[in-house]
Amino acid sequence: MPTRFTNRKDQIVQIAAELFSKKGYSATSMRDIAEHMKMEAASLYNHISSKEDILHTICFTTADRFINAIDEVNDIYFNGEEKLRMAVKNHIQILTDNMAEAQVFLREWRHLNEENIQAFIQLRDRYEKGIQSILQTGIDENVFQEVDKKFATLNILSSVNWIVEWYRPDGNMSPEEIADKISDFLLTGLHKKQPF
Amino acid sequence: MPTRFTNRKDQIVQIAAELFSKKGYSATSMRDIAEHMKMEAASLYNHISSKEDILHTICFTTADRFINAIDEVNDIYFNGEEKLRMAVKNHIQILTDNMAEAQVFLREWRHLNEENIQAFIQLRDRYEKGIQSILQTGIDENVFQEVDKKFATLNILSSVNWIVEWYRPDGNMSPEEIADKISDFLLTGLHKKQPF
DNA sequence: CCTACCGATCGGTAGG
DNA sequence: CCTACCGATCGGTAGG
Repeated sequence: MPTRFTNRKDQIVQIAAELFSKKGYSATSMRDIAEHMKMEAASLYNHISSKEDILHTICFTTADRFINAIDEVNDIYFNGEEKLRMAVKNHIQILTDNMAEAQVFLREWRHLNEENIQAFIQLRDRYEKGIQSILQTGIDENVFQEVDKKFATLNILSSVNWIVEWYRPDGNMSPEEIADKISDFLLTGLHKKQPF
Repeated sequence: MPTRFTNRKDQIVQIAAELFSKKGYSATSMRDIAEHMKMEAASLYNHISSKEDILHTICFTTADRFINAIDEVNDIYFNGEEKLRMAVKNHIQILTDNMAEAQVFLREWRHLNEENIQAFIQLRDRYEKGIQSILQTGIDENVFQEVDKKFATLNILSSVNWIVEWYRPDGNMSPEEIADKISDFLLTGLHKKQPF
C-alpha cells in the first residue's frame, strides 16, 4: 500500500520538522517523534530509514521549493525590479507556508552527513546564482547600481531569511506585506532620495 | 588560586564555543570538550558547574559586548549616519573577533533554560532599542526616510549577523571593508539615485 | 505496528 | 585533576 506508506512518512517528516525547529535536530529523539506520532520509536523505521533520512527529506524538499520558485521567476518575469520583487515574495511565501521546515532548512542542515552537506550547498549555490542573475538584469537595464552581486545577494537572503526568527502567522503583517516592505527597503535603503 | 581558576574556565569556554559552533550545543559532549582540554570529563566540573553554565557564559559575555558597543555609539557619536556606520562597524568587529562565540550566541541560545532565555531576550531587545534610537536620530535630522524602525532594525541586524555564515578571517575582505559595504547598501539600496 | 532488547554514550557525582 | 561509577537515554535491530 504505497499511498498509505507515503502519507505516513509525510506525517513523520512534518512532526519531526516541528520538533527539530523547536528543540534542534540533536536534542530531538526518535522517541520524541514517536510519541507525537502515537507509536513506538521502533515503528518509525517502517517508514523512514534513519533519523538523518528525516532531516535529509526536510532540507532537500525545501531546497527544491526555493529552486523551483527562482527558476520560475527567471523564466517568466521581465525586468529586474519586477523579478526581484517576485523572488522576494515567493521566497517569503515558502518560508511562511512551511515555517518549521524552513527553520530546519536554515538552521539544522549542518547535521546532515558530509556528502549530503555537499549536495545541499550546491543547491543553495544554484539558488544564489538565480538571485545574482536577477541583479544582473537590473544592472543591465541601468536601474540597479553596479553592486557586488555576490555580496548583495547575501544581503538580500539574510534579510528575507531572518523573517523566520520573528514571523508569526497570527501577527499583524501578512507575508505579502512583509515582502513589499523588504523589497522597498532593499531597493531604496534608509537615505532620503534628495536629502538636501 | 583564583587566577589560575579563571583562566582555566576561560579556556574551557573558548574550546566549548568552538565545538558548539561547529557541531551544535546538543551534539557536543562534555567528553568532547574534555578531550580538547586534555583532561577527563569529570575534571571539567572543578571549573564549571554544568554544560549549560558554559553556554550561559558564552551567550551573556557576547551580549555584553554588543550592549557596551551600542551604548558607546549612542553616547559619543553625533549624527544618525555616523552612528549607524559606527554601530555596524562595532557589531561586525565583535562578530569577527569572536567568531565561535558569536555563532553560538546567534544559533544556540535556544538551548538555555527557560529563565535564562528570558534574560537573554531582554538583553537582545535592549540592543535593538539602541539601533532603533540611531534610526530615530537620522529621521529627526531629515536624512533617513520615515521607516518602520522596528522593521528596519531587524533588517539591519539580519544583514550584519549573516556575516558569520560566510566570513573567513583569511578571506579577501576585512571586517572594516565589510562594514563599509554593508552600511552603503543599507543606506542607499539597490536603486540608482536618478534612475532615468 | 509492537515487544524486547542491544551496545554506546550521555551529563554528572562521590571520593580521594 | 583522576578513577570509578551512576541512572538515563540514545539510535537502531531482530523477530514476529
